[in-house]
Amino acid sequence: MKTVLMVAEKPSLAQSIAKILSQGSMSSHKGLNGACSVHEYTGTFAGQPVRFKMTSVCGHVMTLDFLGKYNKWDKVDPAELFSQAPTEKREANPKLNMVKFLQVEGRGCDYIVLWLDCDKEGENICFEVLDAVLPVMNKAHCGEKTVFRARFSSITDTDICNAMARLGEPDHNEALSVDARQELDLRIGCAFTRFQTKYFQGKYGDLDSSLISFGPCQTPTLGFCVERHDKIQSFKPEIYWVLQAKVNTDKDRSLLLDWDRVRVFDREIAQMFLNLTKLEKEAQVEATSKKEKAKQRPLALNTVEMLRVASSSLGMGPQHAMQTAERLYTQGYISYPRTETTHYPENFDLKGSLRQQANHPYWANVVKRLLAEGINRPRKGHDAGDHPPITPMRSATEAELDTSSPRSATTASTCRAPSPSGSGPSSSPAQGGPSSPQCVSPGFTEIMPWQSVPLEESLPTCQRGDTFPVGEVKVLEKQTSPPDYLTEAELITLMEKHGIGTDASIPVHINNICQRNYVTVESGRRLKPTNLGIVLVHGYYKIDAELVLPTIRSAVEKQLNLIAQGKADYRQVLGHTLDVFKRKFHYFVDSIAGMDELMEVSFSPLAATGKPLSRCGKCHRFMKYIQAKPSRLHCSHCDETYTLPQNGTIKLYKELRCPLDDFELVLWSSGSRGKSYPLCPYCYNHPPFRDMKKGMGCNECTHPSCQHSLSLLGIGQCVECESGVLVLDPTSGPKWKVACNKCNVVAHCFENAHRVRVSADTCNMCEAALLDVDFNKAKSPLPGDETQHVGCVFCDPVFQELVELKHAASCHPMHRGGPGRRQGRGRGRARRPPGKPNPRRPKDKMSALAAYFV
DNA sequence: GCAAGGTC
Repeated sequence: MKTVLMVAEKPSLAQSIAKILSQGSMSSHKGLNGACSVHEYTGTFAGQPVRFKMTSVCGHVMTLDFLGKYNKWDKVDPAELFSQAPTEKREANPKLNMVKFLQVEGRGCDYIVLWLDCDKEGENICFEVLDAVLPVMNKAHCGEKTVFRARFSSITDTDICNAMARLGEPDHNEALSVDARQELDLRIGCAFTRFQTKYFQGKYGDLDSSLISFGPCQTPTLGFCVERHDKIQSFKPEIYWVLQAKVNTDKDRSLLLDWDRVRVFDREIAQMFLNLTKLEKEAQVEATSKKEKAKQRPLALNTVEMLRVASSSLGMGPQHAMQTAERLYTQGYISYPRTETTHYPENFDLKGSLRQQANHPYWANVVKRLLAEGINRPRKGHDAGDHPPITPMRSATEAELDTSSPRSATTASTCRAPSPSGSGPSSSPAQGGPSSPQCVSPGFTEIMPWQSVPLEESLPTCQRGDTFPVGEVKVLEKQTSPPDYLTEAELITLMEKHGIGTDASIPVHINNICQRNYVTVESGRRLKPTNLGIVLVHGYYKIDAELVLPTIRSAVEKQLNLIAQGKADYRQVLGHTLDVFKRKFHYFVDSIAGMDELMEVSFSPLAATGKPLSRCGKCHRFMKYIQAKPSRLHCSHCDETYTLPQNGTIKLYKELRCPLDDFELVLWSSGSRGKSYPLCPYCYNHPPFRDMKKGMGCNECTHPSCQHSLSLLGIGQCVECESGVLVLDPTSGPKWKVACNKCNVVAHCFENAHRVRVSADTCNMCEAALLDVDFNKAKSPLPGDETQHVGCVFCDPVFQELVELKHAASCHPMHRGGPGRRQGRGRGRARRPPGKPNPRRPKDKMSALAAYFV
């Protein structure tokens, strides 16, 4: 029997499509990467009985990147990234082993049906899948067609079955347009980012961002925030005047009347109107009218709207909202949270979804009534052909959900319930006329009370000709007020409107401009640009406004669409657009002084920032420690900058010096519970030995005789990771630590020992270096009256009590127990298949060192 | 250390 391989874009879709096509009779198993499943069933294809294998990828299989040295910032001029730098397609997520997985599943298959999402990205993934799978599939006989594309517009039985009955071919042009997009984004983004970062970080010490990035999506996103900031800054309040009259409607009740001119900006005119009305004793009703206010029930929820509501109503950032939604999805509370669709398919089981909520403590009554009285069809929304709108799948109470996200879940259910869209008459909540300011029908606001129409002050019954005595008439002087900073919800709307990012990437772009310290999130989730953000955007405006305008994306996309439609040649469009941006880049580089002038106003030069910390080995003057990101040392005399490890604290290390270059050592520490090691600022940036790399501290230094080096403080191979060595932290006493110089393993040992040294001798059993430990007489935990002991941290029975190797201990031979006992009990350790020996048997110190530098 | 786009 022949086999048909079918591939969807994500595991959830593979499952639902297989379920539909197999009519529920499929057998499923997990694939080798643990993320994707394979669903198998039999059926007919092209008139013959076949076995179907339905599986999926996880989004893109491949990603684009530069080759070799073009990834090294200091080896290549960013300008070269526009044309010379070669690119390659690499596996997007090596951990998923997607190519291998596809090949295992595709080997020996006769046909392939591509069920990737029906958009340009999906079309591109089709070819990524084909590249992986075609070489291992059976060869077609005499020109028989073996590659098919299923095109579907929704995940419903009819649509999926129709797609299967009318298979087409993948569209190469659409895929090419994505290839072009990837290459443009990569080359342009990286060139500008590297140039800006290097230029400004080399000049200023307080930018406080480790990356001055640029991108066709993130930069316009920042642009929106700064545009609002500029409006606020340039706002000039205007004084205006309002005529206000009060009439007495009853003995002790009065009514404020609104002025039909609303306001005037001329004081004398206001005064004139005041004079005209001031003498009137009575006000007469000229006409009455009655208006009903209605609020339309919401559309079914898609991702972007969910993000907006999460930000504006729940105060959750888009990234956090997506994470929460994904968790609710995997826990079965809501349907797939990534969708552009706001329209329920005709055959969607609205009542079934509603029934799930029939016992919910908050809205059970409303739901039961709807079920009994019948529901309205939801409003007609947009069907993007991806997934149904985000819908609650089962009832959830706050208590049931993770305590960290009770509100999100509650509202997820509330907002997304089909009940609101199905309930109430078409003009749901209504406001009565003057005499009856009541809500005629709450409609959907019954379960979304925060959406309800606010009730206005009650008005007295009146009709034309009625008169009321005038209480008071006056002119109020007021001022126009500036707009506020952009809310996240407003920003999402702007991005969507200008086609910046997609539902999935909008949260990423917003997150980016926060993390790069271009904007901060203020109360009410308003985005306030930082000085850095403002200067960048103003600089782009000055040099080349197109770099920050929202049209930068749409203009390129227009070109790309020509490729997709087959109206333009891929190479030509790519070449032309790259050329345009290459020119822009060169102009930007030539004009960078324009942006720099703005930088100078807000930031301080390297030489004027930071505080003196350690001495330069060249001029023996103090270098300044710049704490702002990226933290580094700067010698203003030599005009040199030395980068330091990030995310930790830096201190002077007892004024000790590196024997190689005379630089004073500094001590990096990740915190009291973490690890610390000394490093030489010069060696850290310019590795002294061939077997060392940039970014290595003394705990990785192979200097044969320096007292701080790995050679002297190393004990033996790390018990957790492949390549690391456990090194004594000489500064850690009296709570001594031994830490791996590669991974995060830290062993706490010999508490209160007043001295711990690494001995030149090694252990007879495991060949690790022995430790020589000295205790004070009063505090010694050693047997008898001993205060000193030399032994192996792994094997010595006396030390066993004094060393807390934690999870590290479980895989050392001394602590592992007999054969057959389960291994790797520690946190995070995968169980090894039986019979396969532990590959990480600790080696003796010298061979550990040798292995380390291979 | 870069982009943006998929998705886990």
